[in-house]
Amino acid sequence: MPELPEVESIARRLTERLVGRCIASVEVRWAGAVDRPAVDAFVNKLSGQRVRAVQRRGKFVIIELDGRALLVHLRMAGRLLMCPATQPELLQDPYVRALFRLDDGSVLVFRDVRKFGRLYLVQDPAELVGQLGPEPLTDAFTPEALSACLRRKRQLKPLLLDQHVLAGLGNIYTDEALWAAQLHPLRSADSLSADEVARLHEAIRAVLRHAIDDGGTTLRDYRGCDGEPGEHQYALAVYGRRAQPCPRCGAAVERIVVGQRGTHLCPICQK
DNA sequence: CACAGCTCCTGGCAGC
DNA sequence: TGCTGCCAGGAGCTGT
Repeated sequence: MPELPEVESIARRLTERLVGRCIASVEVRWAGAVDRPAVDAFVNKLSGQRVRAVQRRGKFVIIELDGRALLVHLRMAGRLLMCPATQPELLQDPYVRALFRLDDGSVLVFRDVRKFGRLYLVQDPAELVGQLGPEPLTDAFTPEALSACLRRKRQLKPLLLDQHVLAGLGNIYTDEALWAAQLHPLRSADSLSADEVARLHEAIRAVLRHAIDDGGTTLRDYRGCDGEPGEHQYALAVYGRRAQPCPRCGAAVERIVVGQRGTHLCPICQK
C-alpha cells in the first residue's frame, strides 16, 4: 500500500518526467476512477494543460498545472507508471483505468487492480489536502507538534493512522514507528510522557526517511513509476513478520487487530 | 468524542 | 484438481 515514502518516491520521479510536458489527450477507461469533476469535464479540462510541478502532500500526488491541479490517491494498489513511446505494451493492461498522453509520445498511466484509487481535478488542492494533519518530515513537525496531535483520548495506532491528525502514515509505517519507539499500539495517546513523545517523534521520522531512501516497501502491489519494486520490505522489523524474531530482543512478533487493522508488535519491547 | 462496523474491490490463498 | 469463501486495507460514512 502506498504510504508517504512510496508516494514521495513516485512524486520525485514524476517531477523528472513530467515537469514542462504538455498533456496532449486523456483517456478514461473506468469512469469510477475519476472522483471529480464529471468524466467529460475531467478529460476536456486536462487536455492541453502543461505540468508545472509535481508535489506530495500526505498520500496524495499533486500534479500542478496551469491554474488547476490533478490529484491522485493510490489507496491500496494504485500505480502511476510512465510508459515510454517505444514500449506501448502497458497500454493493453486490463487494469489501466486512465491514461494521459504527453506531447513527447510518452504516456502517464494510472493502473489500479482494486479500483480503490481516485483522480481529482481541482482548482485548489486545499480542497482535498487542506484538512490533512501536519507533514511528519517538515521542520515544523517538532516533538511539540506531535505532542499536540496526541492530546486526545484515543488509542495510539488508530490516531496515528488518522490523516486528519498526521498526514502520510499507513498501516506499515505506523507499526514500524511504534516498534522503534517501543510503544504499545493500544496505549492511550494522551498517556505518553514527554520522553515517550520524543521517542515516537524520532521513530516516525527515521522510519519514513529510511523507507524513502530504500525507494519504498513492496510487499505485493507497490511499484515505482518505472514498474520497479522498493527495497524497504527487507528492512521491516515487525510488519508482516508474525512469529518471526523481534530484531531487538528476539521474541516472536505478534499480530493483533487494532481498529480493524492487522497490527504487528513485539510483546516484550512494546508494553 | 471515541470507536465499531460497513462499503468499496479483486487477486490470492486457505480449506475442503 | 477445483471450487468456495474469506482476507487485506485507506478513507468516508453511519450507528451506538
